[in-house]
Amino acid sequence: MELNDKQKEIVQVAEKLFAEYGFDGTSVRLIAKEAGINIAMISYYFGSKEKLLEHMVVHRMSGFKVNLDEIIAQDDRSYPDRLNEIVALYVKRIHKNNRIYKIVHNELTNNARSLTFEHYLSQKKKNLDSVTKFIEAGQKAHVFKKHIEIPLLIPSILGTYFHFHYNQRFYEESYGLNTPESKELFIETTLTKHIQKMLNALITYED
Amino acid sequence: MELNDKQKEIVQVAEKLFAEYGFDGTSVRLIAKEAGINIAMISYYFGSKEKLLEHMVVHRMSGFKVNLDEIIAQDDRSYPDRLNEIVALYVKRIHKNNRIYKIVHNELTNNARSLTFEHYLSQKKKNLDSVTKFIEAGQKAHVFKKHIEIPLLIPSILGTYFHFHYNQRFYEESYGLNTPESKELFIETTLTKHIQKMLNALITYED
DNA sequence: GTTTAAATTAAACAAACGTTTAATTTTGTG
DNA sequence: CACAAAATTAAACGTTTGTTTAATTTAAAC
Repeated sequence: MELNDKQKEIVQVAEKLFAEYGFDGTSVRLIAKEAGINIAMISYYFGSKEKLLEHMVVHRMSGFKVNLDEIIAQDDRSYPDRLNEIVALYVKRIHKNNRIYKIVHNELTNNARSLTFEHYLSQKKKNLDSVTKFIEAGQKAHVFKKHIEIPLLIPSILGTYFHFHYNQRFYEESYGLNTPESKELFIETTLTKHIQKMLNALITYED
Repeated sequence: MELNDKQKEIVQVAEKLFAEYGFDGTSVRLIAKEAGINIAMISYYFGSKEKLLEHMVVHRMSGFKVNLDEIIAQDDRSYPDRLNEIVALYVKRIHKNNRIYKIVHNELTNNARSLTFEHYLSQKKKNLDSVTKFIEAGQKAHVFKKHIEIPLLIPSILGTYFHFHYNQRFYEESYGLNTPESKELFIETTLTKHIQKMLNALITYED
């Protein structure tokens, strides 16, 4: 299903509102108003409010292939070096798309609607496979240590970001992140470096 | 405001439903049905659905003081040893209360309602202060390294858990966690150990 | 310029929502 | 038992919800 400009505008507005007010907290009238269209257009184009959500999730997830393999393939670079870039890429990616991620997190744990998350889950599986291969290669090269819980590495990367994100009221005050710019900078530098350091320590450190 | 047994039942049922369906996705009729009471009782006891939420958040947060100081004070134990217990305590605590945490995460980032989170935020501040003192003491004792982003330690602990929790569909399949028991065991052992190892590595490892 | 299809609109729809009402039942007190 | 307060109920309230209708406007094709 290809979208014209007006349809794209609706999806974009809806994503913003679903993230800010929740799916059930967002009325089609508000979506229509913000998108500058008539209420009936949502049903006309997408069938229903719920199908709009489904369409949004499926299509936004299709673009979620993090290009890990490109980084991993650069075997002239050290393993820690490549790991750092993978972390930076992940953080950048989820930060840029944090609204759709929030919606997905909500829908994944929502009993009311049963959307299909095949795209999301299979993409997650592929990314995990890539990471696993990379870590195992690093282990064979005796750069990374054994006994690493590889499937939990990504939760530690993304989880750190999201806990910061969901509790931003707290951390904005703690760190004095008063402007959007200072917050962006913090995520790009301090937060990213913290995660990089943590993962490097974990898979390099022998206990 | 002290609650009688029936009021407690309402709050308990509502917490479960708000976590599963979201606040806006949960009708007062469903709460009443599940709690085995008449719809009117919710307004009668709490004033409104939103005030029920507010009451829930405030009162559940009051019990959120993680007893870090007791652990920290045991200076006959090594720093890494105490750190491990702090991590285990945090994981156990948030796992036990993951429903109210989910609600809080949602409300903290919800534009529609403006609840007060003073209790939650001040408790978080206190916990951060305790952790900070502990880490700094460990640094003075030359057990922990310098240049640790202390306020981001808790996001890494809780975030790892919550990303696992929000994506449990994915990780249940990955790890074959088919029964509730195996999932409980996984969180208590594998997940907790992963976070412990990660934090230990981070604050012990010199890069 | 005419015809056909697509897009857009205002209005109406039934259903569900949170809350309130007024009547009734239960409980506690003297 | 008599009385007052609290608890509980079914019903109704006015809004808001997502969706559909039918009429109208716009765009495209020939």
